[in-house]
Amino acid sequence: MGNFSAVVIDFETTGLSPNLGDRAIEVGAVLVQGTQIVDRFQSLMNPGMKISSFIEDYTGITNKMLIKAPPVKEVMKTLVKFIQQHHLVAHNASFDSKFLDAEFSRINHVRRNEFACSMLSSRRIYQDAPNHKLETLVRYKKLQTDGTYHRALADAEMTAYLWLRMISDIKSKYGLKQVSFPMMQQLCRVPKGKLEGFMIKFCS
DNA sequence: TGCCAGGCCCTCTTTAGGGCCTT
Repeated sequence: MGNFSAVVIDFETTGLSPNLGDRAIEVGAVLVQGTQIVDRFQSLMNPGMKISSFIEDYTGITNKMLIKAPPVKEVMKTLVKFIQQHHLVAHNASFDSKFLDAEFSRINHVRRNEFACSMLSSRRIYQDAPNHKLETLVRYKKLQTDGTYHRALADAEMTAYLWLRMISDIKSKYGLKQVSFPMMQQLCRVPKGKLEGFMIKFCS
């Protein structure tokens, strides 16, 4: 009751910067409704270039796997249909949003969906965590995981469970009946020292 | 030409520097 839907998304890529020619090689996305994951999408993508041994080691995705994968553009067309008009969530959203926008621009699609960032939210909600890497937060909050990291669908699922846990923790800590997407989005920008005041504004 | 990520956020700050996060 009072829960919004959102698509939680994660990319594996050839590197850190689409501006320097990096491309997406895998996308994972899950649709969250209420307190559950209700749909999933995952695909490898052939970026038309070789990936480095660093990326092969980091992700477990190999050049051999990508040769057989559909081209990025083809997968992006399917992704557009999956995310529809839903709000978007990612862990360090500035990273995933820039790759999403770069790959969408190659199919002449403009994203209108708003993003929220689970990393920025977690820095405010879980100030006592050892750090705010996804892997650390999954252990810190004992979230559901099969132990796979740095693969798109696994990371998207863990980010979704983190997202749902943050909403649940905010509700119980501040006595809120519901938490909206705009509130979570604004939370990403609240100075840490002003968190209490921000929450009080949303009470009752 | 030759460089090469970039936004957030803290602090020994704002005429800046550096760690955190993502691959």
